[in-house]
Amino acid sequence: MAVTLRDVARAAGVSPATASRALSAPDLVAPERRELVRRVARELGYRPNRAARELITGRSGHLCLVVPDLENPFFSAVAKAVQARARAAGHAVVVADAEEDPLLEAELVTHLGAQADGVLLCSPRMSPDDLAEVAADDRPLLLVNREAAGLPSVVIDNRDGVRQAVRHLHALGHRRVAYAGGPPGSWSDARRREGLVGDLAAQLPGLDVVDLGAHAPVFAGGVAAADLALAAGATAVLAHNDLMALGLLDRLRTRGVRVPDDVSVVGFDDAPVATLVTPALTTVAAPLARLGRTAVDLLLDPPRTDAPARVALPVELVVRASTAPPAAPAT
Amino acid sequence: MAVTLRDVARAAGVSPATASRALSAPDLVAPERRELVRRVARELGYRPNRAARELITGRSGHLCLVVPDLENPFFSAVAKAVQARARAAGHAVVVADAEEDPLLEAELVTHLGAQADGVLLCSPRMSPDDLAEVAADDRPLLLVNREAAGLPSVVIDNRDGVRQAVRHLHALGHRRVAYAGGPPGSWSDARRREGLVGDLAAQLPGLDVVDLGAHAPVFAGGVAAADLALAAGATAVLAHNDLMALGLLDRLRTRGVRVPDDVSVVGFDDAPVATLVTPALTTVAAPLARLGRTAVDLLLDPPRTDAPARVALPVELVVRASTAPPAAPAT
DNA sequence: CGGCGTGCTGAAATCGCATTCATCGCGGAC
DNA sequence: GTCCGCGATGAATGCGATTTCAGCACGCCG
Repeated sequence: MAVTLRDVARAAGVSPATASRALSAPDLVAPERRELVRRVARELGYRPNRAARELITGRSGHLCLVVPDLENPFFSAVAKAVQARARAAGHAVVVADAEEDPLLEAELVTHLGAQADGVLLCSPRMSPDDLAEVAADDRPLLLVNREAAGLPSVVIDNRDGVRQAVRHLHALGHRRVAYAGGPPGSWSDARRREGLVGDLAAQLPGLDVVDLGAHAPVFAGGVAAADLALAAGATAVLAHNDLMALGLLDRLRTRGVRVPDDVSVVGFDDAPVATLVTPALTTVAAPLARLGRTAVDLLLDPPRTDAPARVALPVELVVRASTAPPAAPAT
Repeated sequence: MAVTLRDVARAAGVSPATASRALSAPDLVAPERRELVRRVARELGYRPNRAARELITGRSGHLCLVVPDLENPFFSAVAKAVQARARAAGHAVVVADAEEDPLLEAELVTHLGAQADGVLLCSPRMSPDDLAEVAADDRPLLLVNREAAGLPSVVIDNRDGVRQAVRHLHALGHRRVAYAGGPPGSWSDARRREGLVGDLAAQLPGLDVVDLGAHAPVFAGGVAAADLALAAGATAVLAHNDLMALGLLDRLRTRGVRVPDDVSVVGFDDAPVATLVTPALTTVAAPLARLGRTAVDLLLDPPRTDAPARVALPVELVVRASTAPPAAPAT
């Protein structure tokens, strides 16, 4: 069987209590004894039993990460970073795929989260009410890529992202820019739309933003949006995410429209795939790894303020080959 | 605090022993009492403490999945399926990213795997010796996408995959086909190379297979291989995986070579990205989801044979737009 | 010299649950 | 009528660690 703390204690000629202290509260035990115990433990290959420790301390050493779709490059990037940071902090990560289902999402949080030290809830699809419900558990909960009243969160600066993209297009000479939106109800899509209105139009003379409506945030959604963009006479299209931008690229090519010569396309997220296509995608790069790391840090030791922490990470436009001045520049 | 089994027992007016049995060994307790306990448990929102249960049963309800890179679409697809199947079987999944590092891989297996009910080791980078070492733990271990002596495994039929691809190219009229290999030491790459030699050449008259050597299994590796393929005068290139195929596509386009008109390209894996590019990639589709599901099933209840189980899953060529007859057909 | 704080140590309790063992009541067999 | 067996139940034990609590020796102060 596995070697237990009692074995170590016996081999070292001390009581289990002392052995325990030597390993997890070193300054409570006399130096030479402490070193003896540690050496014996190492030699015996002692490995503390997580379950036993959890039972008494109440901490499992597990974090729970819930994402809508593990296969989506956005979430796998976040998951990778979360996993790495958690490991550095001595935590394992239990990851759960909610399959884009709000109900399953809620169940996963309550079931899996119940016996974890904290829950990272990524882009939750569930309603604010359900969110409040699952957050009622005493387990620490942190929202990633979404904000909600009373809950700590880490997001990216969506508004600034679209602004950077639109400024870039305007600077290139585009005057009629289309936005291919994400799914209805998406929190991040709502934020991005906010960036399109307001003072932006005032700052950019002659700019005309046309809304292409809501689409599934996948390749097919981009395909559908492409036709709308052409019909609207836009010379540039900003997509809700990179997958949609890829769909735009594909459909435009099929219809004989050259990118970027005839129409410019901008994505969002800077998923790895953005560099794998031709033309390489100009896109708003979200700091996905940093998002994951920050989330873990914030969950593991939250700031000691009374209001829940809200962090927004900066984004940065990455200009590649899918944007260029329009064929017939305005002015 | 959380509601414990004692609370349920007290509320139901029975002993903790009976309460325990009513929930986890229902036929040992009288029907009306059993239903009473279960109802009370439900009303109180009782949720068994995993740590306490693990401490006594030795089973944690956790599976451990170790992959080289979570961001690689191959592994995120497997991870998604593993997670889904494990949940259906009442298990949570602890996922660990080994960052392509054999040492870290070994450490993760021993550390994380020690307190899991089993370990799924995906495409392990570590040496056969280290593999045997970590497998020496009594925890069930199952290899995914690699075989090793004495260990159970689930793989895809790599040899048949390249054979299907080559037959396809030969049928189109290609006679000079290049193989852009994966990293040296890759188990799956070795299997794929096996498919290229042997009786295949005998069956396909006039076929000439040229080996482009080893490459990093990423976009850049494909770029490098593209120039080699052109220099070798191949009219078709089979890539070790889809990422490399995308690199080939990109480089060929850059050099003014049209795909599939001038050169055909075939990928491997059928990663989601294969359909997102232009031309859509002809590729050998590996049943990634099935791979993950089978792995979980085999780990959770292994066949009662003495030899460790070895399963090979069939693959299927998916013909898309990146392959066509060569410009100047042989014969 | 007595008393008290201090620094270490060990015995024992505890966490929540599963499980063994003993008990009890009851019906059927002899 | 007695005894055996069986089904149902509760008391008690233990899983492996942490953590109180008490005890012990020692040194210092009064």
